[in-house]
Amino acid sequence: MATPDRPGFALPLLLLAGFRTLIDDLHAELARQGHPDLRPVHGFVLQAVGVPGTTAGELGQRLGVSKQAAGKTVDRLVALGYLERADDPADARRKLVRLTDRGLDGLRRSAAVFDQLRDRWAATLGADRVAALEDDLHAVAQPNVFRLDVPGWFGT
Amino acid sequence: MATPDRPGFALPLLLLAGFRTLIDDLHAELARQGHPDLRPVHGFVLQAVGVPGTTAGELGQRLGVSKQAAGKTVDRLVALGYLERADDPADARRKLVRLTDRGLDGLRRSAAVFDQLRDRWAATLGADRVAALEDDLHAVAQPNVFRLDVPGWFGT
DNA sequence: GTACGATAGTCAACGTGGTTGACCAAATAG
DNA sequence: CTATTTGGTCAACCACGTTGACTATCGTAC
Repeated sequence: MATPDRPGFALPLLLLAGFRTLIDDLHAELARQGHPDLRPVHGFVLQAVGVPGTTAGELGQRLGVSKQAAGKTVDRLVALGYLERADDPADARRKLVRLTDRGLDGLRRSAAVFDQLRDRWAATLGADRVAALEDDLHAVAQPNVFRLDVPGWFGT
Repeated sequence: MATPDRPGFALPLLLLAGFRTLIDDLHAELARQGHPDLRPVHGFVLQAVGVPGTTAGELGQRLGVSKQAAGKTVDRLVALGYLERADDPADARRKLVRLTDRGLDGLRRSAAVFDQLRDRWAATLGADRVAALEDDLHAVAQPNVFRLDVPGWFGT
């Protein structure tokens, strides 16, 4: 039950603050490691592209945005040198989107930093509570938000 | 410790998914209750303006954005009928920003819906785990994100 | 083998939310 | 009274999203 000293709007605020804390820490660290131009969304995009690569349309589905929005995001990351486009030999309509070496480096460093940050939280809260937090969120979050149900997030 | 099956980037993803789940549910319900044009940020802005009102500069500080950005957001909410500007009789430079009746209604309904959503989470997870989740996030989230330390969020 | 519908991508116009820099008017400190 | 600080606005710009229209290609059905 929501008590007066725990109004319901504290919950979204805390979730957002927790998210932003991680993201801010991540990008501070990435900037230190040679990726100062990586912006908050970019990490998720690199993750969603993944090592095997994808297409703009597929990427849009994974991110839960339109193919046009995904295409524009790819444009920016291509300009920054993190992604590259290639033709699909099997289907002339499709344009493959792949990580460049720099993109792969950014993705790997993001993953490593996130792991470190998770460890830092575990050091503060205890590993069991971080795991419980993840379990709880997984139980209540809608799977179609950020398409957690679409393959590509937790795979390769 | 971050194990292979619990990569660190699952944590921000789940936090974001949890946040978006709440926000999406909130706005679906608000649209049903006569506020279809309220957008995700607006609830936080109304909350940050609060019943006593504030100024654009103060609002920017509370939201952690520039005064210009806060001013533009106020413009939009004035156009939608949720906020109104007034002159400060004590200081001709300051322009007070206040909730209109419609704004107050939106704020109250947002708070009520958030309370209901928190109860729904409590029904799924158990009230103690929701409270633990809030406690944990409060312990690790940086207070200057969304200026949780600035008065106006959890007061009137 | 050709015609047609579904699919992949792009272009254009627009809205929203943010930034920085310049500027003005009013308050305040010396 | 002058100089500085403060509150607000304007302008230009960028990131990220939307919808609608359009082109090119693929696959199928006749």
